[in-house]
Parts: sequence; C-alpha cells; structure tokens
Amino acid sequence: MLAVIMLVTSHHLPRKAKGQGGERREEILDHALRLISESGVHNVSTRQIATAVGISQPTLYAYFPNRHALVAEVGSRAFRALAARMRKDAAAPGSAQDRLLAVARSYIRFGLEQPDAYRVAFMLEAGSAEDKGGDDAVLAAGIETFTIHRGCVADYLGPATDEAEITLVAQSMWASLHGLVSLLIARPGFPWVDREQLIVHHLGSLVGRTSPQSTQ
Amino acid sequence: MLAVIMLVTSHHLPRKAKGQGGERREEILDHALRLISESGVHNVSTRQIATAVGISQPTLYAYFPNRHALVAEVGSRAFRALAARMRKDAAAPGSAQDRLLAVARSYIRFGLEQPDAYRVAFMLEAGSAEDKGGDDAVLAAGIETFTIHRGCVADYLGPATDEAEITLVAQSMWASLHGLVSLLIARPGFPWVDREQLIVHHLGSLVGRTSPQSTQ
DNA sequence: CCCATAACCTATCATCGATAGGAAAGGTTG
DNA sequence: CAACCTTTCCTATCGATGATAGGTTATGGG
Repeated sequence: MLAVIMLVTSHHLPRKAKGQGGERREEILDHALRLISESGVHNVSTRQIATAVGISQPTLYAYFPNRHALVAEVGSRAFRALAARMRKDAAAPGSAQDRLLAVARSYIRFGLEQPDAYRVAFMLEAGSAEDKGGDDAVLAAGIETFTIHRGCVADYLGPATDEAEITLVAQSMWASLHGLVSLLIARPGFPWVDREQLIVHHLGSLVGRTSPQSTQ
Repeated sequence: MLAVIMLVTSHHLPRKAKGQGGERREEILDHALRLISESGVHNVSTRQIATAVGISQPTLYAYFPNRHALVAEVGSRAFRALAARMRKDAAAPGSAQDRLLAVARSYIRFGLEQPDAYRVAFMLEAGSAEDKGGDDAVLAAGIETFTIHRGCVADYLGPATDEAEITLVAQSMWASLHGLVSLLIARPGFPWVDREQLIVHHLGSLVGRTSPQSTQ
C-alpha cells in the first residue's frame, strides 16, 4: 500500500445551517467522485474524502452508514450521468439503427472517458448483507440505464418483435458492450489492436446479425 | 467492515525442510485460492491465509513481496487453469465453428463455476508501480489464454484471412464473452432472462456475422 | 432568551498490510 | 564432534484504515 503524498486543502468550512445537511451530503459525494476518478476506488480513504470536504472523518458517518454505501451512491450517480447521455442520443433523429449505435457509442465513450466512475457503477463488488440498500440502489440505476438501451433495441428490432426476444437481444448486446469497455479499462497493457477500429468492428457486430429490417 | 466469524484450523505444521520453501509457497497459493473462492478477494486477509496454512502472517512475506503479488499469482494460476480447459476443447474433433463455440462455452462455464477465480484473473485492479512484475505475469497468462481463443478464430475465419483481421475479430469476440461472464457474475440481482438461453444467443451472435465459410 | 436538536468534533477501537529483528532447525565444513 | 552459515519461521510492533462512543457547539423555533 503506497502512501500517496497528498496535500489537501483543509478549508474547515463553517458548519451547515440547520436544515442543510443534505447540502453537505452532496459536497461529500462530489469530492468522493473526484477523488475516486483521480486515484481509483481502493486508493481513496474516508479520511481523504473528509479532509477534501473540510470535515472530520467520523462526520461522514452522519450521512452514510459506511464507506460502501458512500461509494455505492457515487456509482448510482455515475449511472444516472450515463443514462442522461444515452437518453439524449436515443432521442436524436435518424434511423433506429443509427440511434442504437449512437447510444452504444456513447456508452463506450463514457466508460473510456471516466473509467473509474464506470468501474464503480458496473464493477463494484457487492457489499455485505447490511449494505443491501446501497447495492440495490446501484442496481436500480443500472436497470434504468439498461432500459434506455433496451428501448433502442426495441425500435431497431421493430414492433413485431416479441418482448422477451427484445430483452434477450438487448441483454446480449449490453453485455457485449460492457465486455469491451471493461476489458479496455482493466487491461490497458493488453496488446490491443487499434482502439477505434476495434470499437467500430464491435459496434458492427451488434447490428450485423439480428437485424430484421434494412440489412445493409 | 463486518468481522466474519471464522474458526480456522491452525495446524502449526512442522517447518519445511531446507530446500522445500517452494512447497510451502504452493500451499499458500492453494489456501489463498480456496479462501478467495469462498469469500471474495477483498474479504480475505493475509492473516486468514497464514492461519489457514498454519504459519504466522509475516512469514507470507518470505514468499511474496506483498499481498497484491500473492493475489496476482492466484490470478495467473486461474488463467492457466482456464487455458488448460480451453486447450482441450480446441483440440477436440469437429468443425472450426464447433471448436470455436466449444472453447467459448468452456470460457463461460469457467467464469460461472469459479466466479472469484475469474474475477481475480480478469477484473483485478492493477497495483502500484512496484507491483508491475506480478501484474505483468497476470497479463502474460491472460495473453496466453487469449492466444488459444485466437487460434480457434483463425481456423474459423479460414487461412485466407489477414492476421490483423483475425486478431481484431478475436479481440472483439473475447471482449463479448468477457462482458457476459463478468456481468452475470458482478450483477446476479439484475433481471436476467433465462441464463442458458442468453448464453446460447450470445454464442450465436459470435458466429452469426463474420462467418466466411458454412453459414448455418 | 431558552433549549431542543441538527451538525460536528475528539478520542479511541480492532483490524489491516507491512517491517524489524531475532530464534531455531538442518545441512556443510573443519 | 563442533563451528558455522543458510533457510525457515517467529514475536513484537508500526502506521493507516474503517468504524464507534460520547461529548460539544451552533442554529433557529418558541
């Protein structure tokens, strides 16, 4: 465990007004996301977060039951940020295939641009039994995000397609996209081919098969 | 951090004979893999491993420079186990497509049957700069495993295919497989469709597109 | 002005990974 | 046999971490 040299500005901000605890909560989450994005989840301590915010470390526990819950909420937020990007692409003009690919591309870009946020959202290990709540929230945010993608798949496959079939295809595609992003993130030292070329091929493999309408 | 109740049989085995330090090393790795498979990487401490082996905790550091190196070696071993399974499938009789799918299916099965070993091999975060050696070993084992898969892809695509094209397709498929396995492992609470059906569809999507020979 | 309470603190805990330094077993060499 | 060196393994202890206990202080309604 390498001790990272860290000079954190300890502002010691004035305490929040009576009903404004939620505001402090937001500050904590903001700083936590920033620190995690800088150093990775496992290299950020509760003390670092607290110092960055300008409060004492035990004060964190007034807002979150434990570290895992804090991180989980960062993950939920990351999912919501991704969902927002995807929703925008899903509403853009173009063919169903264009929109599906635009959303998929946004997904990939999000993961590559914010690898640590992506990791927290998609690859965070589940906590103990009593952390169930936080993990459920991450899962719910993930399902909501997936649903946007599924909508694009539904449009792409056409109105005649069975609901179960849509879900099946959407999940397979979702997994395929996640695989590329997570591997590129987790194994940057792997002898990858040209990244853009790989992404293009990967996206092509999504729509190459189960396309029911204009096949090219 | 929940303190897990743990009654470990502390044998206090006799010390190893003069040249048999490597034997103890194997024991450590065996117990580490077992404990990790039982509780997950982050829920296993060096003290638990040492106690399980029957030695003191600092003795671990006579065999591994730090905890990360130990876990990394467990990851390398997991990769080698996966490689062995894949090699067997790759050598089995059948068409190139059959063999490619058999290897892919083995990959998926391995991940689902030994999720924590899979996690350590594929999803372990890289350590600090001085852990480079261990991480490199994991990466090398991973590349070796990938190479088996790539061989199947080469056979599948046919001898006329460009080497770079083979690598591109192989990496895309590899990522696709990893995505399914890692998501199924990491998000068991997700509302997945029938698992076997999903796997079949996913495998089908691998060979559905870039097939140059017998399409169907 | 009072005082309930939300917001926050210091002190401290057990556990973690890791280091320092020494004990002891066992082969080797005189 | 005795001296010695190397390998194996130990106890004691460190700083850092997540978490808890219990007290303090400011805020704002009455």
